[in-house]
Amino acid sequence: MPEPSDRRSRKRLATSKAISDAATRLFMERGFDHVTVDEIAEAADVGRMTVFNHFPRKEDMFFDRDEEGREMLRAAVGQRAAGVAPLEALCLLAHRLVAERSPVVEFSARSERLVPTVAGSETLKARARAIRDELADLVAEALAEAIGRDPDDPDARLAAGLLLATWTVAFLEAHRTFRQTRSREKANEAFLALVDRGTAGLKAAMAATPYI
Amino acid sequence: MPEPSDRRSRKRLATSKAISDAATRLFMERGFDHVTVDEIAEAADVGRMTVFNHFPRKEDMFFDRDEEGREMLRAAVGQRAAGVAPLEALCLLAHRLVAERSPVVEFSARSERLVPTVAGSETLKARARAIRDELADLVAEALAEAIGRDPDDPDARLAAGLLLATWTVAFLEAHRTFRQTRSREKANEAFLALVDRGTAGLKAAMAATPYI
DNA sequence: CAGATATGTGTACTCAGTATATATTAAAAC
DNA sequence: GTTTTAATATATACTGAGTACACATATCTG
Repeated sequence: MPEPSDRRSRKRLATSKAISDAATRLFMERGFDHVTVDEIAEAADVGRMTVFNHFPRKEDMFFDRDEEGREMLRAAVGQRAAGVAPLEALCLLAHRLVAERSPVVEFSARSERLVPTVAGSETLKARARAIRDELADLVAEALAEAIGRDPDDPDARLAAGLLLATWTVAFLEAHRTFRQTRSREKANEAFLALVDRGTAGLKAAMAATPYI
Repeated sequence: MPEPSDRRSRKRLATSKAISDAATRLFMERGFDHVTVDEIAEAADVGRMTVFNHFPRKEDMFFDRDEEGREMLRAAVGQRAAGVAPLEALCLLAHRLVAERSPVVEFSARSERLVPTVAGSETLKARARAIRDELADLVAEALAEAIGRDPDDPDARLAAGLLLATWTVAFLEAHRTFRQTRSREKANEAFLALVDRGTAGLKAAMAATPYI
C-alpha cells in the first residue's frame, strides 16, 4: 500500500473506497442484481458518472482486489527459491497462503457471506470465471518463461489449466467444509488436501516436461 | 432429430433456424458485439420480440447446440460398457468423437471461423466459460453417481474440474495447431495427446478413489 | 499566479433484456 | 364443421448497464 502523499491521489482513493464499500455492503445486503448503479452512487454520495469513472463495470466494485492475486502468482513463480521447480513453488504458495491466513483463501464468517453473494448472481459468477481464466493465462506464461518455452507453450497451458481447476474446486470444497463444520482448521485441511492431490496429478501429467 | 409432424412445431423450428442462421452469419461477418438484436430480427424477417421468444439471450443464438454435448457426456458415463471405469469412459469418448469427426471437436475451416468469433467477444467467452462450468457440474454428478457417492462429492468434483480444464486446453491447442499446419490430422493428434496427458494426471490424482 | 491536467458530474444516447397486452393461427373438442 | 383452447408472433413501453461528450472544478506544476 503506497498511501500517496499528494492530496489529489488521496482524494481519489477515498472516493474509490467510498464507492467500493457502499457497493459491497449493498450487494451483500440485497444481492448484486437487486442493486442499481444509481443506488450505489446515491449511497456513496457521488454522481453516477463518477462510479463508472472508478469502476468501468458494476462487477469491478465487488472484485476489486484481483490484482493482488496476480502479483502473488507472478512472485511465486518468478521469485522462487533456488532449486525449487515452478510447479512446486505454486504448491508451496497455496500452503503459505493458508498458513499466513491470507484473505485469498480465508474460510471465515466473511467468506461465508461473500461466496453466496457471488453464487447468487450470474454476472458475478461470470466475472469470477473470467478472473480464473486470466490467472490461468498468467500462470501459463510464468511457467513457460520459467522453463524457457514460448509464452503459449501447450505444456505450460495444461499445467496452468489443471492448477486453476484444482484451486477452484479446493476453494469451494473448503468453503463447504467451513459452512458445515464451523471450523477454519477443517476447512484449511480440506483445501490443502485437494490442492495436494490436484498438484500430484498435475505433476504426473507433466512427467515428461523437465524442470516444470 | 425428431422432425415433428405437426405444422405448428415445424413452423416454430423453421423460425428458430432462420433466426439462428441469420444471427450466426452476422456474428461471423461483423463480430458478435457489432450486431444488434434488431438487425438479427430484420435479417430473419421476424419481430424483435420473436427473437427473444426463441433465444432468451443474444449468446444463445450462437451457442445453440450445447445440449448435445451434455447428452454425450451423460451417455458416456451412464451407458458405458461393463467393466469400464467412468473416467476411462470419458477418455474413450474424446477419442471416439475425434475418430467420428464429431462437430464438437472439429478442427476445420468452419471451426477456424468460429473460434475467433468467440475470442473476439467478452460476452461469447463468458458464455463459453459458463457452459464449461455447467459441463463440469454435469460430469461431477455423473461420476459421483457412477461410484455411489453424494452428488457434490469432492473427488468427483476434482476429477470433473481437471477433465474439463484438460479438454479446454486441448481444444484450443488443437485449433492453434490446425491454424498453423492446415492439417486436421495434426490437430487431432495434438488434441488427443493433450487429452491423454491430462487424463493420465487425472487418474494419478484419483489414485486413492477406487473405481472412478 | 497562470496554465496544464486530473477528477467529478450532468445530459443524452445505445442496446440488451423484461413485462404486458393483443392478434393470429393451428390444434383439439364437441 | 364449428367452437373453444392453446401456442406463437409481435407491438409498445419500460428498466438498467454502459458510452460519448461536454463542462466545471480542484489540484498540481512552472
